Amino acid sequence: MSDLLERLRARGWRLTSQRRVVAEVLDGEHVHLTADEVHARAVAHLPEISRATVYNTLGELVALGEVLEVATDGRARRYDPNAHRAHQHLVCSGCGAIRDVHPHGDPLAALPPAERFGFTVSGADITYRGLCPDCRP
Amino acid sequence: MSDLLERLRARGWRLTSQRRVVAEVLDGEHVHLTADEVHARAVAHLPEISRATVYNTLGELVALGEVLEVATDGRARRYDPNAHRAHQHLVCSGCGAIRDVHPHGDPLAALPPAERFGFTVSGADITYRGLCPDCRP
DNA sequence: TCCTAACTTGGACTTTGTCCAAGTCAACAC
DNA sequence: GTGTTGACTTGGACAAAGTCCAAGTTAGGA
Repeated sequence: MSDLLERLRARGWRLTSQRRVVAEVLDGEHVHLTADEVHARAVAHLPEISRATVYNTLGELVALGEVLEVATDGRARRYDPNAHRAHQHLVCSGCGAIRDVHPHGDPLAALPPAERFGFTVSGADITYRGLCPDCRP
Repeated sequence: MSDLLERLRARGWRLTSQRRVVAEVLDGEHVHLTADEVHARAVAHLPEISRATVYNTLGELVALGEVLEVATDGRARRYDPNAHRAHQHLVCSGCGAIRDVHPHGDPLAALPPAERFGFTVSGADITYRGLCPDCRP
């Protein structure tokens, strides 16, 4: 993730300790954290970091395309640091666990022009749903 | 949508005026409303209906499979009355407009067993993203 | 070392959704 | 038709997630 810090610096970012810590948290565990979870982990390294800064920084990382926002459940947004390899998500309906998955083929190919209603379609987010081994009855 | 009221009655629902109004709102315009939008429209027909009842009723309709919950943006959940024909959604990144679309093929087929991590995968929600004709530059 | 625009802070505020005790009423039995 | 009762509704308090802002701090160039 030092790459990330490099890229951010190259884009004219001021590298504050707060931004560094947020980047480290996202890099550290490759999971899908909510903003509050990022904040809780960031506080462990930098106790005075504020919620507002975490929200700001996450928003900026998303705008730069360095982090993806995932909305799988209509509750808190989750942040996915794996922005540089195309992937989709598999979510357990029982416990909410999320895995990155890589379906084959191009999902856009399944949407015929007649079903595009004049939109310029640029991407597709797929959420596969099911039960993980631990939640299966 | 009188079918819907029939089905609900058959399931032992008490048909209150509040539930009737919520059902009518969902039936009336085939769009994807938030709970507050449903409430606003319901109030026009039944001024004293409460937010809590709208939330309760929407939740019940979802649990019964009569209405789908759509989470396209990590903000308010939207409610889709078109639950009886499988479909996906196309969302405008500019204005947030949502259309129902019908891609061909089975999205689950694109997810090989090796990418399922032991999950019992039961479905896939696809959100196609792009710009609608009005928002295209 | 200084300066300044960019960044951070904490707290107030908004939006979205949940919960609950008290009151109301649809549907059944008669 | 009337009475009864448990299911339903209400309003308001509460919680969770996110935004906004004025005031204070600081990274990095001059």
